[in-house]
Amino acid sequence: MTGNTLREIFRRLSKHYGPMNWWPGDTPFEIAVGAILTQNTSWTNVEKAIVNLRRGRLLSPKRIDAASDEVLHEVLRPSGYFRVKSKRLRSFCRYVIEHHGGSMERMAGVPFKPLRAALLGVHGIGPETADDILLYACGKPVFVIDAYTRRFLHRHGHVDADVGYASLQDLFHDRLAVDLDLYQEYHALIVNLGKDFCRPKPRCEKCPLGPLLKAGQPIGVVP
DNA sequence: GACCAGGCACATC
DNA sequence: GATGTGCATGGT
Repeated sequence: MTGNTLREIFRRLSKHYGPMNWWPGDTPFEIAVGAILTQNTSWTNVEKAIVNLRRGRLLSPKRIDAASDEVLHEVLRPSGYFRVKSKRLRSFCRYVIEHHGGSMERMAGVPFKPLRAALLGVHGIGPETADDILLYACGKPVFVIDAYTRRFLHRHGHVDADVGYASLQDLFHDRLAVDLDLYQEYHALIVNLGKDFCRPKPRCEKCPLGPLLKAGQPIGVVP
């Protein structure tokens, strides 16, 4: 797959959806919380937990770390996996407190490579969650790979269904300019594409990539 | 009433 | 290194 193909996909999705101005969240910390809570979970459920956190005035690393397990479980219950996510959220908050004085802004000042490595060392933060935080909360230009990215590229014959995270990410990094705004917009567009058209049961008829990209056919090189 | 959702850690082979 | 499993709620 060429860079031209990737840029043409971006143009088509941009034309269809318009500017995304993602991620849904008011502050860098709220964005990071959302990234952890949305693991294998629909965003509608995540929103309810974030509303609970806001109502409980818990939207800061120190507040969450100070909260009891009981409180966190109840607040996070609507987002599912509430025991797992309480632990993961607390681990992230402790990391921000211990290494960055509780400040997301200070954390964002750390250079990309060591920061990504550090985030991957936090319990509950894997490649996708780390990159979500880096891209949308810290303003680092890194391309986020998710289930939708893998699925839509596989459907169009560009990659294997089980392509690894790093190799798929390299594919984008190698073919696109390093551009924070482009990476933020592109991933947001892919999520919308996924939600609307690229579910396990595909709805390719009205897909914005449809005229060129029919199911099972690779996109052509654009003139 | 299945099936699914913007993963990850951990056990086992 | 590859593969399998638990985690939990709410929407379709």
